[in-house]
Amino acid sequence: MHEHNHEALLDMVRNELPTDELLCDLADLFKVFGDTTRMKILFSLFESEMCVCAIAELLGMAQSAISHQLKVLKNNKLVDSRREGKTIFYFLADDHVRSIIAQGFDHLIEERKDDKND
Amino acid sequence: MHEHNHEALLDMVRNELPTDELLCDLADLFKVFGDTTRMKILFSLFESEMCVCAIAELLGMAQSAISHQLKVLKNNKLVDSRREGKTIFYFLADDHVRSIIAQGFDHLIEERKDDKND
DNA sequence: CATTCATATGTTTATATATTCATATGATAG
DNA sequence: CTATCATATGAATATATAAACATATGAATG
Repeated sequence: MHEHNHEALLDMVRNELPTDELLCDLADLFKVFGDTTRMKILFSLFESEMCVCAIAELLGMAQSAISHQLKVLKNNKLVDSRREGKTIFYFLADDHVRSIIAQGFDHLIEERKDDKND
Repeated sequence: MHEHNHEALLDMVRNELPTDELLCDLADLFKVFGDTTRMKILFSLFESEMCVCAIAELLGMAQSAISHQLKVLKNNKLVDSRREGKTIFYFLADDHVRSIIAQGFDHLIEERKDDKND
């Protein structure tokens, strides 16, 4: 195995790490953004609130698939919904969604800038 | 199936959506943050650059597992590495990592604030 | 240049999850 | 109160992927 010692460093880092639970919750949140379908739904809702069948039609997917994904988004408080007769409209829950995605976007852009310079 | 019409809305939204490729790349980026092990590695590197076996020891995982995850992080330009003799040190590639995670963190906090008010 | 240490990589397996299909719920209109 | 439209949900399946295991690479040291 490995021989060299780094206990001092490990002790220092260990003290600064958040709890496993928090790290897990954070990862779970980002996991929600880590799916193309959900990303498409979020970008769609940037433009306007929409009913389930409109999103399904927009993405060319089954209503059931969209419903399942909307549930994931709602459980994570990224979207919310309101009923109007038989129709249920979904909309973005808050502006964190935009800023989280914007940060990811920035990273993608810079990543590509770097690629050109290689 | 569904009857009500929303072609006008769909046309509008369709025009504003980024390309499938971009949406997919964005989702793929967030997917990298969507794993507890990788999240732990990133938080560890917030504190200090570290060699592979130090991270493995810190997380109580096999060296191979850490190596595989570091590769994912490096492919996505979230970390970078430098060699020093036999040892390879990994470190955060840039500050986007911090700000992306910080945004996710903020959302978690607010999510919990809301829960208390329910 | 052979050995050892640190890391990387290929393969396999187990688990998570996105989608589909079938069906249930829930609201409205007649 | 029955039929219909919009959505939700449960179960099954197919795919993605994290971790483990075995092994390969690559640098340093004697």
